[in-house]
Amino acid sequence: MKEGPDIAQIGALIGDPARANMLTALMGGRALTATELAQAGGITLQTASTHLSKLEAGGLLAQRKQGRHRYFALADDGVGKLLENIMGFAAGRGHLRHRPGPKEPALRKARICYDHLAGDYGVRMLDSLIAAGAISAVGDGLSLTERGEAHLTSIGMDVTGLRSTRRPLCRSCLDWSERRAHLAGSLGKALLSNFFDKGWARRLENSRSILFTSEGERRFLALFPVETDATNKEQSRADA
Amino acid sequence: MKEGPDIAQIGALIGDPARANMLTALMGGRALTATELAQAGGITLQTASTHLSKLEAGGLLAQRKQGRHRYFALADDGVGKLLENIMGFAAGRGHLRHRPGPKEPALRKARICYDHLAGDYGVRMLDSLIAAGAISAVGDGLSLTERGEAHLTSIGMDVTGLRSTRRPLCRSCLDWSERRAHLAGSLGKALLSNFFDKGWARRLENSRSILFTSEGERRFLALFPVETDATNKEQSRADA
DNA sequence: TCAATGCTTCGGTTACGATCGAACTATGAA
DNA sequence: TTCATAGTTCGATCGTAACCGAAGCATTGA
Repeated sequence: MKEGPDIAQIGALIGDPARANMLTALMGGRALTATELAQAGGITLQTASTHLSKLEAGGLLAQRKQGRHRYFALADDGVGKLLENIMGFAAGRGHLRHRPGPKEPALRKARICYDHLAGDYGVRMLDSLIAAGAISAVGDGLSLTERGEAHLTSIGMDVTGLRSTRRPLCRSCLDWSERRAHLAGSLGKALLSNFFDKGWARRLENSRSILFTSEGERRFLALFPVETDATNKEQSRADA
Repeated sequence: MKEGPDIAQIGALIGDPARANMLTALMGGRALTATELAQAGGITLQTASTHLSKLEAGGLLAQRKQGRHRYFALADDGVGKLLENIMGFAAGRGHLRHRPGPKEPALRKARICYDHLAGDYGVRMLDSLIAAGAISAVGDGLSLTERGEAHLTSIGMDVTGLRSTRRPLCRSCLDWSERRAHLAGSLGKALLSNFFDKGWARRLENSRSILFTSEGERRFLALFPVETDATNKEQSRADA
């Protein structure tokens, strides 16, 4: 006993409902103030403050002072990855929130996962990219092919610029609602920003939902077609 | 708020020190009785019993009755994967156990991670397999090459038999002590059993440490050589 | 300087859950 | 049968941590 890293500590940090709600809210990717997080957690500002300092001390959160505001965000990519991991696991065991609520369907369709597209549309996009030979999948690993690089550059994305970042270009991220992988990494992030820039979609206030315009939706579906019957082999193997 | 899966529930399950210790003990891969787990958790049998039923209700554990014993084990591969994820994360933030203890170095050198080899030797093995072209790495994904299949078959492993299982053949697993990937999946499991079968190594009692015999160590190092200077490119990229 | 806003710290209350002793059930052995 | 071992359930205790009201800082703006 007493071997290895202390998983209890970070488990306890995530294990409190109020903190879990705050972390989930921060999965939206944008930094939030203590007041906003208190609301997200369903608690008063005082209580939220102590929670936030614990989360920060635990290395899950980073804060940035700006004027009299204090913005909190997930400390780094690794935290988002961890949370999404746990979400996928929890969803797989049926540990869903008690009341599905009216926003559930929208969340399942398209939502932001830290900084990239998730949900039905996120999974569809990756499927389509793989089917088109733009991304090759080996087990859980993804990589952009030459054809894919050419294709994305042609729709106005700066792929070479993305390559220069330290962050991996492509990463697969398990989608908790679809139980399949979607595209994360700097490419996943860039694609989503691209959709926002083009006005195809926008974020819903105070939610992780992403709302496509009818025109944006049409374009998106055209850009990432899928054959409805055949699912990608590597993809379905990764689910097992 | 109230969106998505309930991460607090499983966070809380892992967040209790006694439960975390029991789960860590079960990362050794073998099923343990309630009494053994109570000892691992540093609590009485009664307390352990309530913890175990909570863990089982939460879907983390599976139990199997055998005579008057009740054996508990991690519910499935996904639980092991989740725990190793959290361990890697915790270790990365410096959330290590307070007292390093005398067994720490042995754990870092070679240990069992659910059912495969981890630690310095685990990472070395994967590095070597990649360098030799036996396994190809794309991002986080791993796959066995034809050359690798031939090579492993030649040292007496039934690779075709492994392929027939539903479980992925190769999977990368983040090593918390080395902060690099090692080999998991059915192949990782089979390789470790192979070492045990050959008498190269054995498990230390009541610990996750793996002890190599001097002969076994010599053979292992010869079978999986590494050029000390160059590290694999994909490998180091995956760390970022 | 004063007021307003955003957040933290302090103090006291409360509730939950971890804990264990004791009693109870189940399986196996004598 | 009876005894021993393995484990669960019950009841009571106790500690910790979540919680909020109130007071205290800090920053901004007037």
